Parts: sequence; structure tokens; C-alpha cells
Amino acid sequence: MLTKKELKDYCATARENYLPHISIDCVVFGFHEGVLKVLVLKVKNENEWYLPGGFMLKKEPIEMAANRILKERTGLDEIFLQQFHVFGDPERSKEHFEMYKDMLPAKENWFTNRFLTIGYYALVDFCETNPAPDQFAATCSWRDLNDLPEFKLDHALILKTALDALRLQLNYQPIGYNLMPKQFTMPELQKLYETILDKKLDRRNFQRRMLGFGILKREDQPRKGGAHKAPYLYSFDLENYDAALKEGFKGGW
Amino acid sequence: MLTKKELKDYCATARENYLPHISIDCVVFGFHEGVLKVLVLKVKNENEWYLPGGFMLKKEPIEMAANRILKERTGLDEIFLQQFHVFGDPERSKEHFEMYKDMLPAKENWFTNRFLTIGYYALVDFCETNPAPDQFAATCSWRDLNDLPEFKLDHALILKTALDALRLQLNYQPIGYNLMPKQFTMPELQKLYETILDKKLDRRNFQRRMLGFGILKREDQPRKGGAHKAPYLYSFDLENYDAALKEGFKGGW
DNA sequence: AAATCATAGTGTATAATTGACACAATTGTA
DNA sequence: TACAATTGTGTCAATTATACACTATGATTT
Repeated sequence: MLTKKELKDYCATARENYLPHISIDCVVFGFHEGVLKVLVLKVKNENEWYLPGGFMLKKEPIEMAANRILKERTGLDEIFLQQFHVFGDPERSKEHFEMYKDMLPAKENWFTNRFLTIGYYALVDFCETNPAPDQFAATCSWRDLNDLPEFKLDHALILKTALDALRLQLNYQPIGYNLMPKQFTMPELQKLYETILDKKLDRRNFQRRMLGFGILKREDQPRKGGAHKAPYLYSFDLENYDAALKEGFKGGW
Repeated sequence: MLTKKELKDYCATARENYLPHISIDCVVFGFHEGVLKVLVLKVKNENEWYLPGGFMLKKEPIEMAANRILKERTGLDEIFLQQFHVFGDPERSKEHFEMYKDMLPAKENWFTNRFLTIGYYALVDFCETNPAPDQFAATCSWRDLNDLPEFKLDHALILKTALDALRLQLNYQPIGYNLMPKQFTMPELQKLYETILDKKLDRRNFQRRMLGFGILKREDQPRKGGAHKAPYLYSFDLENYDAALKEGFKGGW
């Protein structure tokens, strides 16, 4: 929660720069050590949790706004961002309304506005992100998907909807390019799919299918390190990957 | 294009009632005599074509606004409406901006606003609609999908995107309930799928698959009339249909 | 009344895909 | 040098998709 002064300053800037009534919220999925993570913000001095979001500049394309917001929070650029739903329940920002309504008259109070929010999800390489809190957030951090805080507003719904959309996307588009490191092994990629789908897949069948999509290149060098056979390294064949993004696959999981 | 007086009146009402910067556009698909149709509006005295759209009341849920708009245009109520994308290019309503910018000062000119539009598509029974032009539209009518007018704004893009979304939906959800009459024959339903997908399907395989979904009930009475064997009539098993809408199917076409 | 036409209903053989499953190979460690 | 861990790969069976042809029925024509 903001102080009165912070609120007033913020509202002034906001009204000047942003399109009213519209926000963007991002569900940023990361993947690390076999667990799906989500980027969450915690507000200074409060036990208030949000998804990273923000507002759209008055003349900014939506896509660009989503990218800017993502970049401000994670340092990541040029990432696959997928618009998945608009949330517009008139009551959805009630909590903010209640929180701030007495601190500033409605006319100049940005947070007494009704907001529709456009949901985007992103898939990023956990290792390459630098979660950076903004001026309001004390912490910006990764949380396991199965150890989430209680979100404010409708952000729990947004997250759930994003996850459903992601699972659906798995059925007709390739994923992984922004989520995996440049090079990865087949078992690592499989783990990603298993994590998103929350179920075990057969190693051999997964490999056959995955290779069948034709979006992977096998590298020359295997990965060494474990007390076991060295797995092959793969990377995405970007040309085919992008084509598949546009065209879509056939079957599903 | 509106006259100055019309514009002024309209802007006053709009500013009072509607959420600024946001609109809804509906792609209403109908199906008749084996052709997929789309509902289009033509503006009075001009050769200007649009998809039916409108604005959202200040406290109205998005879904409800879409339904209201659809009802105002077609008389149809409680129809499957699917949100599919938000279009937000800052230049997308440039034509309107140019058209109206000199007629009213920007402050009170609704159309100098930037608008994001939320795209919905609907599937309706062609026969039960009563396309009704609103105050600005001279004609509101069905047009064949392959005989479309040149749309204003980005409405051609919206239509194309809706069609893509519809084709995708075919792969994991049942369709047809709002698009077909209460009772229909298997060949009629097949024709719908063929039309949407724009390709021929095998009669026998279609039937097997369709019945496999378990969303159809065979009626007792066949349909008579043609100089041929009377086909069975089917209707949707709403309970299973709704379940399938939520759950989704497996494979694709 | 019989023949014909148009279109519906249904089944089957073959090919392709998916799912289940087991064994051999490699690397590091004990 | 044996062992533990994990990878790579192949095959068979079951399922699913595809291609295809004949029979049935109702209206129309002769």
C-alpha cells in the first residue's frame, strides 16, 4: 500500500502517461531444476502479492507494452509473449479501490478507475533473468508453482488461466525456446513437458515424437558430468521452430 | 460518417455511459445452405463496412457487453461467445480519427480516443437471427465468407483472426450447438465442418468420429423430403456437449 | 407397379500412429 | 573392476486414421 504522497505522485504520472482503464499482467513462467516457477512481486512492507503488471503508454502497442513491462521486471528482451485473455470483471480491482479511495479524490485517483487487464504469459530461461523489483515492490522473485502466495485482486485466476492456456498451447505449438537454455538434453526437455502437464511421459515415445516435429538439432558434443552415459545436447532449429509456431502441430498429448 | 450534430450527440452519450478506450467487436458466424456467413454492417449513405461492435458500459462485465451488443444486432440471446484476441495497434482507429477530428474538439470527441478492441466470435443459427441495423447502420446483413466487402479499420484482420481461432477450436472443442438448428442430420453437420475447414471430409469417418465424441443424440424420427433415403435427425446432448466444451477433445482434424 | 435417381447408412481391410516395454551402452564412483 | 545411474535405441501390440464399396430407402419418372 502506498503512502498518500506516493499515491498522489504516482497518480499524476500515471494519468499523464498511461491509457486509463487498461492494464497488462504477465504470468512469467520459468523452469529450473525440474520445477515450474512463476515470477511474483511482493509489495514493500506488506504481505501483498501480485503478478508483475503495469500500464500501457498512451501510444504504445499492446505487445510492446507487455515486452516493456517484462523487461523492466526481468531484464529479458525479445521473449515469446502470448496474449491469452482479457479479464474484465467490474469488481476485479475492488481491493485497490477500497484501499485508496479515501486517500485521494476520485477525479485524480488512478486507482478508483475500473481496469480491464490483458493477460500475457511468457516462457523464459530461469537462469538468464534478473528479477528486479520496481519502486513499489520490495521483492520480485521466483516461486514454485505449487508453493504460491495468496495473490491480491484476481491474480490467482489470471495465473490459473495462463497455465491452462499454456497446456493447451503444448498441443499445437512448440514451446521451450525461451524457456530452455540454448543447449539442453532430451531428458531436460521432457522434464519441462512433464512439469507443465503435471504427468509422467514415456522417455522413448517422447523422444520419437519430439524429433518427429523436426524442430530440434542434435549438437556434436554430448553433455558430460553425471555418473552415467553422457546425453546428447540439442538446440532448437529456429527456422523450423518459428514455422511450427505459425503452422501448428497436428496431434496432442 | 456522422453529421456534426449526430456526432456531438453521440459523443455526449458515449462519454457518459461507456468506458473510454475500449470497444468490442463481434464476428458473428452463421451457416446457411452450406455456406459460412458473417454478419456485417453498412453505414447509412456510405460505402463503409464494419463488423458489429460497440462499447462497454462503465460497470458492465465484458462478457455481458459482448452479449448485449450481439443481442442488439441480431436479437439472439444466450449464445456461445468466445473471446479470442485484443487488437491494440495505436493506429488502428486512425480512419475514424481522421474522419471526425475536425468536427469536434478533441476533448469532447469520442472518436479521437485511441481504442483497443476486444474480439469475440459467435456461432449462431442463421435462421433464428433478425439482423437489425442500429441508428448508424443502414443495413445489417449476412455476407458469404468468400464475398466480403472491404472493411473499415482493422476489421478484416479481426475477421481473419476469428476464423483462425474458430478453426483451432474445432480441434479441441465441440462446436455447432448455436450454429445448427435444434435438429439436424449428420450430412448437414458435416457440411458445417467442411465449410469451416474449407475441405472435404469423408462421410463415414466423419460420422464415426463425431459419434465417438458422445455429444450427439439420435432422434426417433428421420427427416423426410428429398428424393432419397431419409436421414436420421440428431440433436446435441447438452450435458455432454457442455462437458466437452470444458474438458476439450483429444485429437484434431 | 416398376425402374430409376439421389443420397443415406454401414463395415472392412490397410496403413499410420501411439503406447508399452527391455536391453545394451556409457560415465563416474566405490 | 564391479556397480550405480541414466542414456540411447528398437520392437511388438493396440489403437486410430484412412480409404474405399455396397446396400437401403424415399421420391420421381415411366
